Amino acid sequence: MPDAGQPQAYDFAEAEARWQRVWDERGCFRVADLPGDGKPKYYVLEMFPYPSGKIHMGHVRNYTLGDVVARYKRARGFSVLHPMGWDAFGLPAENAARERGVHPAEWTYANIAAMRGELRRMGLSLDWEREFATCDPAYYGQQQLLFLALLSAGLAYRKESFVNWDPVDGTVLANEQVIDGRGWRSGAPVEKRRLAQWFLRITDFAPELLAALDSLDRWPERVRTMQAKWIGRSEGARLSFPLARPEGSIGAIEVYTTRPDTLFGMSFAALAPEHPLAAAVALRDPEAARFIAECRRLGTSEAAIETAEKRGYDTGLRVQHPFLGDEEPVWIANFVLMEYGTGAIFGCPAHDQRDLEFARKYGLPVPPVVLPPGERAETFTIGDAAWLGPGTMIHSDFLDGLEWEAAKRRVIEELEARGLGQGEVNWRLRDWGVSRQRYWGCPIPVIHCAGCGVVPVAETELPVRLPDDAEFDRPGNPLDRHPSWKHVRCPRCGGKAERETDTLDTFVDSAWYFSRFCSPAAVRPVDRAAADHWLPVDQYIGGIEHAILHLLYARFFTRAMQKTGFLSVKEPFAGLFTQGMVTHESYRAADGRWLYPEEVERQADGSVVERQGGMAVSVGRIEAMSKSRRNTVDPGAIIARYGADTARWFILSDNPPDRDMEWTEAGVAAAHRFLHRLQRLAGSVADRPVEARPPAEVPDLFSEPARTLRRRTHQTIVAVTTALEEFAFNSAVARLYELAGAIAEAERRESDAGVAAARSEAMETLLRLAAPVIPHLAEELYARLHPGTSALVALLPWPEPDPALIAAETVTIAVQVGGRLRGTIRLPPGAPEPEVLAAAAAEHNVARALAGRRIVRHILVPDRIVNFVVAG
RNA sequence: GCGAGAGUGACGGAACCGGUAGACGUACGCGACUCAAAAUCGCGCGGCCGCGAGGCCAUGGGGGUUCGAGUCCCCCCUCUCGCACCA
Repeated sequence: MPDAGQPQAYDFAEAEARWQRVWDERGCFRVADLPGDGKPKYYVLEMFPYPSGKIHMGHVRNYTLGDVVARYKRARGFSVLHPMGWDAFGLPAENAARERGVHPAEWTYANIAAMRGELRRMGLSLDWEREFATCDPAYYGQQQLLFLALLSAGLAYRKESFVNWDPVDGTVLANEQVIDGRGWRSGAPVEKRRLAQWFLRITDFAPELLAALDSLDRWPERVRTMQAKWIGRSEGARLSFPLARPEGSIGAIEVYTTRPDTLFGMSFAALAPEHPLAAAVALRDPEAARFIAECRRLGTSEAAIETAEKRGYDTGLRVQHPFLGDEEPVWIANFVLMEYGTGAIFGCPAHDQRDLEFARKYGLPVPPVVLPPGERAETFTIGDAAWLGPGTMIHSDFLDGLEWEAAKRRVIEELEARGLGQGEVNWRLRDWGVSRQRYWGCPIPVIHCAGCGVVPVAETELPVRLPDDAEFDRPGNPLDRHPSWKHVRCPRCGGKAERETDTLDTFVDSAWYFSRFCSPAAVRPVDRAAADHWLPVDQYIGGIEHAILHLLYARFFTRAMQKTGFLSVKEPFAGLFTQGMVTHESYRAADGRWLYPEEVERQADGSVVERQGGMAVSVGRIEAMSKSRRNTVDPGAIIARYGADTARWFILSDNPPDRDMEWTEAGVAAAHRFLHRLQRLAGSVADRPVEARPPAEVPDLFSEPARTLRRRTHQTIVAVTTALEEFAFNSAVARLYELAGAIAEAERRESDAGVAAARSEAMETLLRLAAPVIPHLAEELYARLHPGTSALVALLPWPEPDPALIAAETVTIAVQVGGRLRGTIRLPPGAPEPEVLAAAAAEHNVARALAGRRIVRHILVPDRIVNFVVAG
């Protein structure tokens, strides 16, 4: 144990619990819905956790980051809202019910109780009085009210779309439950099945969701880029290809393309397997039907469809080229998506990589029509790579000689003039399907009546509660087969009717919880005044994996709530920070078993063996902690062994928070050692009381070591403040290590009264700067420095730097000759140019490098660098 | 497959706006303390050459711009995240 030999080491378990109690009793972190304290507001929020039962290191990282921000902003004089709750609906609870016979509610609330305890032991400065879980009827009832508001605003509607269907279990599968095209439990090949489902009209907001990204200047650039690409505005053309012979009632294929300029390079047309024309062909062509059935087995995941081998089926149909009248074959292709554009494309293999691979596979022609700069039309051919860049049009009739961009405009004009098509803006974003055929989610509050159609449940009847007595003994939706729950009277005609048995996607739950936190007890979804006060969230923190879906849905839902009169803001998150994953080495025994880190031991020679039995263990790669690889470290065990402050310090100290971090035993031990060092330092400072505060206005009265320490103290305030503002927490930690080293060094050099005063100032400053990271130890040591005080570091203002103490007495200037470093000189800051040049040229190694050479010119960056450019 | 990022000593990383690459921490080595070990404290620590002064090489690889490139531009490699029903 690292704390062996530390007899009077403080008992962190006792002390951490004690300070947590003090903060709690004094209500340090509670705020009112409408504070009225005149302070500026600051809303810090970390993505709320799914209650799996135990916190993991990702949570520790996420909530430590948020807590540092919350404590720092409080010290800067803000009234800080920092709430916590539970994203409590979802699949795992239902799986637990099926596997272990525990009711999802019982399982979920037990998990919440366990995780709440773990989070409390982390010492987070949360307002726990705002806690709720999305599975509380009080929460999901309000969500049902929001759904009804969207419904009456025309933002919710029903349409048919595809789900993954397990034909053996008779159940709908999530994408993650489809493994290699088969159901995870039954092993049966999945099928796409068409189902009527609820959708939210996110596409109505596509233009503004895209445009407003520019205003989110405190979001990571890459998240904004990803969202912009996801929304995917494209300009192109919609055009119609007449069929040479109509197929039943279908006489033409509608196609959307972003490359109308390549129309003369067409060598085929391709349909999505779900396209109506494909279905029509399948009716008379068993081969086509078989091909379509095979495509259905790919499931609904776009990644699965796009990574699958590109395959097609030639329907034998022909379409006419709109300008040339040539006939081109119509294929059904597994990579054409029904959800994007019109579900049909024209293939131009020379200028689209996917089309090229398809054409090569099936021996279709590849005529180039865009000539890259520097190529000659007579010799240019396409090899393995399609040409996607700019160029001049060739082999393209009336487009010949035009640049590609001009050709796009020209061909659209021509299509419009001849009534064959038109220019069109298209969006990649699709409407948000929110229906889930599952029990553990928010019931959709509508009733289906044979006579009246879809009838909303009256607001006074909300919440529509989940029945407690559902059965989980077989697959499928327990709500749908519940004996009585869905059978109701139609609110409109009083006749027999059925409740909607689908529940809402859990992304809906997390699309507005941050608004609910402003007034968690309100009888409406939000109290308008409280929401107006606190929103938007000033700093939102969570994993990069949510960069697109959750964040985009929350942005949309906030706009939808604004439009339906619940909120004033349109953008929910003014600032966003995305953290990296927590990783660890993985260990595998000779027989292939994965081993937990606590099951292995590192030998003196660096090899790793199993604790039980001493068998050799192979050390695998460092990767994201996961249960299947068993490379997890339990935060609960770490906190019990080292304390919350150690865990918090280490998780911030090692690397920048937006990158992946590796959890190592050595790193935790080092963090723990440093906290012991702080105690020894504080003890030695406390043992030597200071008569008076150091008079800042007369720094000359201090000895040089005292002046140096004071300068470093005040430089540290500036550096740590800047680092915290920039989320460079690892750099803040490095500056605190340095200040601790400087305190120890000052005493070694000189122990006069000035140094004692400077040390006292430095130590207290260090504690207050470190307090957001290690709040318990900061309180403990602050109390030791100020015996009898009732002040809490948690409530103290942030230290103020004194600019007069910061200025350096000398600067080091690098001297280069011909761009290579040859020496350094030390001068007072702001020395005049001739003096700097003279000193630089006189430096012995510089003088040697200059000998026999002519100085052509020099470059001088004040107080930083001199570069003599030489000839010869 | 498509979209978005990342890559710096043995390891995690630092480096404001293009201006001394390697702060701080870990590991390692040496020393002090100790009967001894641990803990603690001090010193050293990118590679190669050199007795030394010092020199050369070096920020995933290759090219370029510049007085000067980890930082800017082009090409390539590897890893990570997302792909709409995991949360």
